[in-house]
Amino acid sequence: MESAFTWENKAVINELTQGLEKAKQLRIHLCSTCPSEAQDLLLRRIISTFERALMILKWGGCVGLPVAGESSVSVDGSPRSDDMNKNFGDYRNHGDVSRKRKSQPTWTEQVRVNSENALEGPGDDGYSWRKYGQKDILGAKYPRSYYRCTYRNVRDCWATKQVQRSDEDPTIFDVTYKGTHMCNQSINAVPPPASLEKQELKNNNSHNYRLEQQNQTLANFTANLRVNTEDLDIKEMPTHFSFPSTFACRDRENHCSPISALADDNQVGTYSPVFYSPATTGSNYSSAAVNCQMRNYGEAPIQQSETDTADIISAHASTTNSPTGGMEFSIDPVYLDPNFPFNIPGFFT
DNA sequence: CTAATTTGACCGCG
DNA sequence: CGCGGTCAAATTAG
Repeated sequence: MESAFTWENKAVINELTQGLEKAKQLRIHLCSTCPSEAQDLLLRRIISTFERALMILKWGGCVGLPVAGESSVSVDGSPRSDDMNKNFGDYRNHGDVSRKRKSQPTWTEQVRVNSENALEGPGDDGYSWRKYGQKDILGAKYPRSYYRCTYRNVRDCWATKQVQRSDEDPTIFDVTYKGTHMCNQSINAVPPPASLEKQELKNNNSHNYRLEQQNQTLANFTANLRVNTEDLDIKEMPTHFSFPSTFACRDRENHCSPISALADDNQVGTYSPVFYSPATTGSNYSSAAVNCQMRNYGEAPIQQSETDTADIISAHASTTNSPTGGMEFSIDPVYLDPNFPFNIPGFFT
């Protein structure tokens, strides 16, 4: 049951990984020459798209097997995630994922902020978050902040994230994402310039955050992404997440978390081995087809309290003509189905 | 006015 | 019982 899928999977992953690599290279080049934020943004989105596509495939492969604690997801490259298991094998084992939405995928991103003061938090990850708590953590220098999706009530989106500044290196933030974004946070390709940077920084300060952002662009999002699927309780997923038949895979303000965009593939290992023949490139792109356009308005009586509903609803699937350019992949619904974690940061980018 | 953040209380798990 | 995570009332921001 694994062979056929795995084969395809790998092939596609291969292609995607190459695309990802190229995009990353391009980004680096562009950034060094003409630091246009818009361009960089676009590239980041492209990169994210690749990364998420890879995620999808990998999750798809893993998720199919109800083996908790065994699945793992690498965000980039390497088709074999064996060596990756260690990386995100278990980041926070204590299954505190329990409570309400039990067993949801959890992964951590380490975001480096490159400011002298490093006072502000990590940049926007493409979603709107609302802070709902802050706690001093035993042994940690800095308090941990808790965020939940702004649209929790409106869209029944239970994604949450925790942000914790690293003890030693205050420029590093551990951002732990939990849960699945069901909200389709979206918006057009053209990002409202200021709305991007939000809550996270409140804590500390920064108004020069935007400036920072530009700098961050490169240095920022890097690191290490670990996905912990161990508590992924597949049997339950279908129950909790009644995936409404459709989702909209559009753009949310503009960036989505470049999961490890420019990451120097350190531990994640990843897309390194992907520099093969340029030849294999272009041609195959069209072969795969991910149709990431589905919608999600089915359920959830949308009330009008938490925030704009209109926004969400009216936004058009800008990704339909995806950043991926001509690439279109089609993912068999089977793989996406019930267990797929759509919450990868910026997933709905 | 509404929406977001702050912050202490509460609660479940280990 | 302590800790981490969440709730919710009070406060602040827009």
